[in-house]
Amino acid sequence: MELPKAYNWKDYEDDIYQAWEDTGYFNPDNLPETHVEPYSIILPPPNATGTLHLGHAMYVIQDIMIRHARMQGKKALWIPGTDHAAIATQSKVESIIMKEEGKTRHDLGREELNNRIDTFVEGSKTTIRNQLRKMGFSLDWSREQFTLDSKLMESVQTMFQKMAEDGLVYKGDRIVNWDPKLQTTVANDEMEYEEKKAPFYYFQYGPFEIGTSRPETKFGDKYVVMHPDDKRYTEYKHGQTFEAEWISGKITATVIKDKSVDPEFGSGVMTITPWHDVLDFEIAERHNLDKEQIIDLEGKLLPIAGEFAGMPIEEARPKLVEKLKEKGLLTRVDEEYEHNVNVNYRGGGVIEPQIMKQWFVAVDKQVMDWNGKKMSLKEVALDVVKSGDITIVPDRFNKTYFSWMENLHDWCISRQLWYGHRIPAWYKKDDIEGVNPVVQVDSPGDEYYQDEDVLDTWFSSGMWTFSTLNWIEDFDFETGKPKPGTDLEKYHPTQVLETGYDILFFWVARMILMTTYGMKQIPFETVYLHGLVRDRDGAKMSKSKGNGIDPLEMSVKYGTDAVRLSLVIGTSPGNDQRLFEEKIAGYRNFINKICNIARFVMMQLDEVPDTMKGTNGNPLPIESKDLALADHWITSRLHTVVEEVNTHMQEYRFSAAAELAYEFMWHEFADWYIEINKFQPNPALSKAVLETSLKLLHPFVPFITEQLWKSLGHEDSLMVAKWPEISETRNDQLEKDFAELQDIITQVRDLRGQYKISYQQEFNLYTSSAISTDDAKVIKNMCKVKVVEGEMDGNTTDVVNSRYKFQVHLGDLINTDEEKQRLQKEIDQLQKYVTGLEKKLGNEQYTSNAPAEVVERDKKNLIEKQESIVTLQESLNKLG
RNA sequence: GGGCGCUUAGCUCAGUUGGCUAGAGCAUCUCGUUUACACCGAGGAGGCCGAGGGUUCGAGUCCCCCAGCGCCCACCA
Repeated sequence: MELPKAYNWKDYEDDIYQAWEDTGYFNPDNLPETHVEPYSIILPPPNATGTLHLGHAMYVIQDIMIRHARMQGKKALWIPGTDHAAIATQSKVESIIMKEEGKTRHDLGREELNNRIDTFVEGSKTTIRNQLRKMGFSLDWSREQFTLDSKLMESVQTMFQKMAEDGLVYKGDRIVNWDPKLQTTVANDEMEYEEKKAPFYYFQYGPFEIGTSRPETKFGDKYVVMHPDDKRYTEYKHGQTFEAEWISGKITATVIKDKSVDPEFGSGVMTITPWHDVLDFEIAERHNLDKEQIIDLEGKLLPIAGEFAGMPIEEARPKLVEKLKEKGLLTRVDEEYEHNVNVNYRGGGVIEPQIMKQWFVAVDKQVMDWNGKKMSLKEVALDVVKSGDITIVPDRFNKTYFSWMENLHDWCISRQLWYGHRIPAWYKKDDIEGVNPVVQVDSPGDEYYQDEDVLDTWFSSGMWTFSTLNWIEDFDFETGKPKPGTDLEKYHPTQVLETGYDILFFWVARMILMTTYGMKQIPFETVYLHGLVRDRDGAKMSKSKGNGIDPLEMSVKYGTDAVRLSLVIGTSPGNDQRLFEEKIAGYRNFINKICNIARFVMMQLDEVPDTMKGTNGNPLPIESKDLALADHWITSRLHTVVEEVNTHMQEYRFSAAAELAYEFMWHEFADWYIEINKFQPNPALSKAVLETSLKLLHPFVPFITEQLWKSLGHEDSLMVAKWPEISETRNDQLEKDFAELQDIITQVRDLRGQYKISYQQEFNLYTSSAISTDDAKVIKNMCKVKVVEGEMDGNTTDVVNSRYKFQVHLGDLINTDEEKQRLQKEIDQLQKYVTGLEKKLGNEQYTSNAPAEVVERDKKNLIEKQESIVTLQESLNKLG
C-alpha cells in the first residue's frame, strides 16, 4: 500500500476505529480462544453533564493497560458508562431552564423536571460516547452502563435495603450542611472554603464578653462555654446560672465547661448555637443541652427573632448589631477579621448548618464478617489496604487514605433532590414526620408514600465495579458469592482502578466500603492515581479562565495518537502535569516519523524478491550467520528494549515504557539502522524490527500502528497480535561493538567537519589494526570517506570479536594550533577522569564492598582511558 | 494545627533496589536538502540535581534541618 509522505490522521482515524468495532474484539467474548485469563477495568463514569475535558483524556492510561493486556492474550474487558451525578446535573438543567424559560423546578414539578433532565442526559451521553471513540478507547460498548438504568437502580435500592437490614443504614437527627440555595444537604467533602473578611463583634453577655461573626444566630443563646482549665473563670462553676441583658430583654444563662473551647481565642468564652453550628451541636450533645432552630431552610430568620423574623440573614445582621449597640451591649468590633465561609462546590450557596432527619451509613458498627472476625465498614476498608490486598500507586497515598478513613464519621447519604436514586423507604400516609419507615424496593401498598429524598451519588458510584457486572442478578445472596460462569464471577475483583488523586476520598474510599460489604470482595487490586492536567503556568484548566485545551480540537489538529502520547510521556503517577500545544506538536512529529520509517521499509521490500521479505509474525532471524554487525546490533537492541518495556509496563511506569519505545524507534532504528540499510539492506530484518516496534507502541499510539500493520499486509488487527515477550538473545558485547563503531563514525564526521572537507572530496582513512570489510563499508558510507584497504593487515576479521584501534592520518589538512588545543583539552579531561578512577580503585573499602562487576567495569574503563591518553599524547607530540 | 508533594539545562519534565563522566523533548547555535521523513539529518553550547548538615567506599537517589512554591485535611465561637 502506498503511504503519503506526511501522515494525515484525518483520513484514517475514524475508519480505523470503525474497523476495530467491526472486529468485535472490544468485547472479550469475541476474542480468540487463546485469550483465557480475565482482565478487567471499569471506566470511572464521567458525569452526564455535557462534554468531556482534558482530564477525561487521561483515560488513555486505562486504554494502554487494556490494550496491553489484550495483546498479552488476556480476556480484556473495559466497561464504559456515565454517572447521573444527581446534584451537578440537576442544578445544571435547572439553571438552563431558569435562563431560557425563567422557571424553577417547583414550576415544573418533579416528573416534568426529571423528563427534562433525562432528555439533557441523553444528549450528553451521545456526545460523551463520540468523544471516547475519538480518543481511540477500546471500550466494550455492548456492556455500556448508566447509573440510573433500571438494573442499576434496583441494585442501588437493594443495597440500601440490605444495609438497612444489617443496621448499617439508619435515619437520625443530625446536623447537616444545608445549602439554602439548592435546597439540599451537602456532604462534608463537597464543600469548599472561601476566605472572607467580615467584622467580628464583641458583646457583653452578663459578666462575660463574647465574640462572634454571626450575631444573627444569637437569639436563642442561653449557654456560655469556656475551657475547664481557664484560670480567668475559675469562679464560675459548670452548671451555674446567671442573669444577662440580651437582645429582647433579660434571660437566664447557664455556664458550661468544655475542653473544645480554645482559651486563646477572643475572650475564651463563647455562646453556642447548636442548631446551626457543627461544633456547638457536639457540645450540646455532650452536655444534653437544648437546641433551638433560628434560621429556616430558606436562610431566613424564624419567629424567635422577634422583629427580625422573616429577614434573610445578610439583612438582619447589621440591624441587629445596631440594636445591640443602642442597648450598650456592643463592646468592640474587629473589622479586619478573616474567616472561612463554607460554600457548596457544586455551584450552590453559602452553607447553613441545620439539624434535620437524614439517612446515614454507620461506618463503625461491627456487623461484617471479614476474615472470620466481626468488623465495621471502616475497619474492613482499613484492613484491605493495610494487608496489601489493595495496592495504591503511588504508595504515598496510603497515608492519606488511612488518615481520612480513620477520621471518617457516619456518612450522610440522603439528598433533597429530585433527580437520582430515590430512597426506598416507605411511610404510612399518616406518618407525616416520617419516623417509622418500611425499607424495601417496591411499595408496600397504597397506604404508603415514598421518602422524597434521593441518595448521594457516591452511594451508587461506590457500587460501580460490581453493579456494572450485573450484581443484582448474578450475585447469590444465600452463599455470598457470585454465581458460577457469570461475568461477575470472572471479572470481579477488577484489576485496576485508574483515576485522579483528587477523588481518592470522594470515590475510591467509598468503593472500598461498598464493595467489601456488597460483594465480600475487594473492588480492585490496584489503584493507580494520575495527576491533574494543568496549563503551561501550572493553573487548573477551566472554562471560565479560558485556558483549557480541548482534547478533541487537539486531536483534529495533531492527531489522536499525538495527544495520547503527550498525556503519557513525561508524567508520573500522582503528580500534576502541564500540557501545552508545542508538546503535542512534538509528538505529532514522531507519529510522522513512524509513518516514514514504515514507508522506507516497504519501499525496500518492494525492491527484493518475495522470498527475502520474511513472513508475517515470524520471530526475528537473529540466528543467521550472515548478518552484518548492524543487523546483530539492532536485533540485540530490540530485545533489550522489549525486555525493559515489559518491566516498565509491569511496574506501571507507562511514561518510561513509551519513552523507551519512542527513543528506540527514532534514534536507533531510524537514525542508525535504516541509514546503514541504505547501502547494506536487510529488508526482512527491517520489517521484523518494524513490526515488533509497532506492537510495543500500539497501546500508546493505536491508530498509526494499526494503519501500518495493515499496510504491511496483516489481515487481523494489531489489537490481538502477540505482545513481544522477553527474549534470551540479547547480546551486550554486540551492543558494545556497535557503540564503538558509532563512536568511530562520530569521530570521523567530526574531523571532516573540522577541516571543512566536503562530501565530494575524499580523504583517506587508515586504521591501525584490522577492521572488517563490513564495518569499513559502514564507515565509508556513513561518513562519505574513502577507506584505504591496502593498509589493513589483509584479511577481514570476525566482526563480532574484533577490536579496533582507530587512527586518522590527515596529513597536510591539519591546522596545528587548533588541533593542539583540542587535543590538550581532551587529554586534560581524560586525565581528570583517570585520576578520579585511580583514587576510587585505590580505595580498598571500595574494591571489597562494591559489586564485583562494578569494580571490573571501572578497571576496564581505567585501562581504556589510559590508552586513549597515550594515543592522544602521541598525536600531540607529532604536531610538535 | 496535622499531612503530602515539588524544587534537576532557558522552558516542560524523566531519573526504578544508592553504582558507568546526570538524561529527554522543546527552544537556541553551527553545518547539511544523497528520492523514508524539513513534521528531516549530523553536531555544539547549556546543570555546585533549592541551601546546609549527616550516613556510605560511593548520594540527584537514604536520614536530619532550613527556605520557596503548590496541594489535602482539620479548625476558625
